[in-house]
Amino acid sequence: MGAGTLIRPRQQGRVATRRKADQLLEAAAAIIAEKGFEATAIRDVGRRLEVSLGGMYYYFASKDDLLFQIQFRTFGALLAEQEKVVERPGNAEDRLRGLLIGHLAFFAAHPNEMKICTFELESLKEDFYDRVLTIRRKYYRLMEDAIADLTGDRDRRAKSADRTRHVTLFVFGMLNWAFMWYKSGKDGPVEAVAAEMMDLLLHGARKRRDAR
Amino acid sequence: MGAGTLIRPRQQGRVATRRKADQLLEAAAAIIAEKGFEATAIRDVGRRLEVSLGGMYYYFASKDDLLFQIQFRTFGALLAEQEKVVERPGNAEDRLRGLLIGHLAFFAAHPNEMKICTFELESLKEDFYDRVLTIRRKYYRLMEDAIADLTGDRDRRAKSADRTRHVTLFVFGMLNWAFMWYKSGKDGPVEAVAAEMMDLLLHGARKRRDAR
DNA sequence: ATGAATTTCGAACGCTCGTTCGAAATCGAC
DNA sequence: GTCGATTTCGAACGAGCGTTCGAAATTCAT
Repeated sequence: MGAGTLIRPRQQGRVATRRKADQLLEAAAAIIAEKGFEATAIRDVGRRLEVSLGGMYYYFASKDDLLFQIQFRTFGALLAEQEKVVERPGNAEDRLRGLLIGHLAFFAAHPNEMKICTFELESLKEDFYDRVLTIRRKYYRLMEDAIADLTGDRDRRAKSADRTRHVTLFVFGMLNWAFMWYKSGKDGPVEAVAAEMMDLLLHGARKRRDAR
Repeated sequence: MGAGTLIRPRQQGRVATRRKADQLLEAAAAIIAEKGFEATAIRDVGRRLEVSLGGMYYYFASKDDLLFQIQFRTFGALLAEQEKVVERPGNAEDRLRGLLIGHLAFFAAHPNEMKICTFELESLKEDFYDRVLTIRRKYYRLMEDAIADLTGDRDRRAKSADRTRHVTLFVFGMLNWAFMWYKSGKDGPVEAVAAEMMDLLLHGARKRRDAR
C-alpha cells in the first residue's frame, strides 16, 4: 500500500534484468567491502556499471535492501553448500575437515561478500537483521554439531555443552579472521590452511615427534 | 601553518581539560562501537556530555583525529600491558597463557575501544593508519614470539616460520572474535576462557582420558 | 507496426554531516 | 579586581547523501 505497483524486480522480471541486478550486487559488494556500508554511495555503485542514480531504485527498494540482498544471498549460498558437505559419507573428522575447507574455499571465492557479512551484520535493520540471523544460526549449528562429534560431546547437556560452544566459537574466530590475512599466493591453497587448522584441533600446536 | 595558533590540546593544557577530553573519547567510543564510525555524528558525541558542536573542535582537530586517538591510545595501552606480561618469570607456556588472559582481560575492560580497533582500522586515513599499524605489528610480534617458543619453532627460517605465522593468526582470530560472543555472566571469567584456549593449543579439542 | 509493459533517466527535495569562525564566557595568576 | 589565556558557544556554509517522481526511452509479444 502506498507504493503503488512497485514490485521487487529481483524475483520476477526478465532474465536480462535479473542478471543486471546480480552484476550490481557484485559491484556493490566490491565497493562496500572496500569503503564500508555507510561510506558507500548508491550513486557510486550505479556509476561503476553506468546505471543512473534513479535507475538503481528500479533494482533495489532501498540502500538497506541492497545490503540485505548481499548478506542473505551470500550466507544462504554458503549454508547450502555446507549442508551438502556434511551429507557426504565419512567420520566426524572427515566432516569437520570438509566444513573447514568449504568455509575457506567459499571465503576465497567471495571475499567481498564474506567480508561484508562479517563487518556489516549490525548495519542491517531489524527485519533484515532477523532474517539473516536465522541463516547464521543454522550455519552455527552445522559447525557445532560437527565439532561435538569430533570432541565426543554430542549430548547437548551438562558442562560439556559450554565447552563445545567455546570450541565452536574459537573455530569461527579462526575462520572468519582469515579475511585479515589470507592471500592464496602467500598462504597456499585453502586445503593446506584447513589442514593446519584441523591439525591444531586434533593435536594442539606444539611440535610433535611423529611426522604424521 | 595556516591554522594560526591552533594547538592539539590533548598533550598540553590544563588537567581538567585533559580529563574532559578523555571523557569525550570514552563517550565517542561507546557511540562508535554501537553505530559505526561513519554513522556516528560528532554532534551526538558532544551532546552526551553537553558539549556544543563547536566545542568539540577545541578538543579534537577533526573527526578522523578522534578515531585515531581512540585506536592509538587503546592499542598502545594494550601493548604496554602485555610487554609487562612477557617480562614476568616463567616458561613459554606461562608466557602465552599470560598473554591470552591479558588480551581477554583488556578486551573485557575496554570492549568499545577494542571493537573499534577491530572494525574501524581501515577507516583511518593514510597517516593515522600507518601509526596505528606500527603498534599493531609490535603487538603481533609479541604474540608470535610467545607462540614460537611454545611450538618450538623459535628460529625464523625455513618452513616452520609459515606454520608459526598461521598458528599466530589462528590465535588472534580466536581472541578477536570474542567480542562477538563473550559475556562475562554467561562465559565465566576471562581466565577460564583463556584456559580453554590454552588447552586447545596444548592438546587439541578432542576429549582426553586424563582429567588433567 | 502497434500497444502495453518494462526499463532508464534526470532533476529536485529534504535532511544530515564535518568544518569554520568570531565573539562571548570562564578561568587562573598576580 | 584586572588582564591575558583558555574554554565554550551558536550560527552559518557547502557538500553529499537517500529517496521520490513523472516523463522519456526501450523492449517484447502479437
